[in-house]
Amino acid sequence: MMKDAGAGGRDRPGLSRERVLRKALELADRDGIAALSIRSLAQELGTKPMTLYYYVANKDQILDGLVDLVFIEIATPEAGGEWKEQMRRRAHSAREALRRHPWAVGLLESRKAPGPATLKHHEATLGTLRAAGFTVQQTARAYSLLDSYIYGFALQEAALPIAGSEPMAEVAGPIMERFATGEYPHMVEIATQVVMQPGYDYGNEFAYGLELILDALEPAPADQEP
Amino acid sequence: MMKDAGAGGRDRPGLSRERVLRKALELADRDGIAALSIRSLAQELGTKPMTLYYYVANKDQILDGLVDLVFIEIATPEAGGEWKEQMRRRAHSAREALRRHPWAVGLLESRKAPGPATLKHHEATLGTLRAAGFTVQQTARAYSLLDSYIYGFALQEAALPIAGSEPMAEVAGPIMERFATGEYPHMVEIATQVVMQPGYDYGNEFAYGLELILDALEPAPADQEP
DNA sequence: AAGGGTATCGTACAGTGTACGGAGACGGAA
DNA sequence: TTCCGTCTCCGTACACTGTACGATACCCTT
Repeated sequence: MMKDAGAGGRDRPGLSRERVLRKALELADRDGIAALSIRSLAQELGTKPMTLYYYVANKDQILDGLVDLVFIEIATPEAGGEWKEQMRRRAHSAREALRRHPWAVGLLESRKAPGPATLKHHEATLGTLRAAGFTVQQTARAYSLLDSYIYGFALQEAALPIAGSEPMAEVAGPIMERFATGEYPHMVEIATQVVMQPGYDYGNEFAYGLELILDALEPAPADQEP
Repeated sequence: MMKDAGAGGRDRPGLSRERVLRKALELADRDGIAALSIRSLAQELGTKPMTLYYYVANKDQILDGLVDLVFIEIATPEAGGEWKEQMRRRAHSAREALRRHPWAVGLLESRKAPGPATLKHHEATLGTLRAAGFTVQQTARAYSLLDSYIYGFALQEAALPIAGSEPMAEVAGPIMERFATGEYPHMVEIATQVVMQPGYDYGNEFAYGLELILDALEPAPADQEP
């Protein structure tokens, strides 16, 4: 059997691995990664479950593909420009991508097969650092440090129930009741004086840590201990 | 029916929520978090699946409990000592705990109900920073920065297939074949000159970034822009 | 006409979390 | 004693998951 254009699904000018992954991305963003099943994905594509396995070996490959799609969205640094500015751009871009797709952070832990976009992104970043005068060792360390911060921040951001409008306030509220007993004074302090302030957005704190790290990183000599 | 001591399971002097969570931790460490199912957990405890639901509302609560168990393992800083030393201890302790339980990092993203140990740990850390002279704002930022780095590093460590003995080398090898074409020169450079070196252990890089961050953090004045 | 590649799908199976309700053992109250 | 709750444990059943296996239909080449 072969139902090409316009048989089952409405606008389906031929399935493809690309289309499957794109729809998976859309579904993950809309309903969360937990709701992304082969069956729901197939239905959304106007197909039957087993059809997807023609384009994808298994669900793990879909998840791998999702992570790679997210990496596509991250600005690639160039070897030419000011390295700090390049790293800044990359970091902010990465954080924004991971905030658009919070589930991607949790996925990173279990992925073992980096996709082409991921590899290209890493390669470009390493290249920028090397071109700026970092030694191989320094590059590895700087990269590890920057990426750790980016991923870690994204992880914490993802762990906060974001919902739609008010980022905080309704999150801290219910928890607060539990320990109105004064058991956690410092957390209450932070919550009331920082987090629950009207215009507060945790995402803005990202720049603080990033600049602190960038200020401390320098290519040339530095670490004498190899 | 009530089978108390020594009926079905061998050494089972009465089930308890604590025992359930402990066994879940053991199973997650041994077989991975994906293999932790209600059924397998029940069997390991010498019980039947539905019995667990007397001690736990649902599987999500088990996962919450697991995360809290991990936090118990992290050294709690004290408000008295040198704050940098306290934070250093805490950071290393956290990294080690997350390396012992790599699945915990991926779990963090989806947890919304922090357990008592988690809360106590956060409270103690905040208290140490405040006692060292950090303002509320500075405390929030420093905490965010340190935790982001810790979690991010742990995430990257978890993403590397650790296996048993040799941490690297067999990881980079198979991937390397794919791009022996010279498409990713900088990654090859890093891999050959750093990662695949005999005594290399990525975990040691943790201290580098941590010290860099600790050196740049200082309580008193600093940021004039509120 | 025969064969092979491309694409789609039906059926079935083992496994998952858990809702629902029942059953035995215990304590105390009547 | 009888009765009633509470505690602990579990059997059954249901909807859902990923996917192995094989069938089917179409097109293109030989």
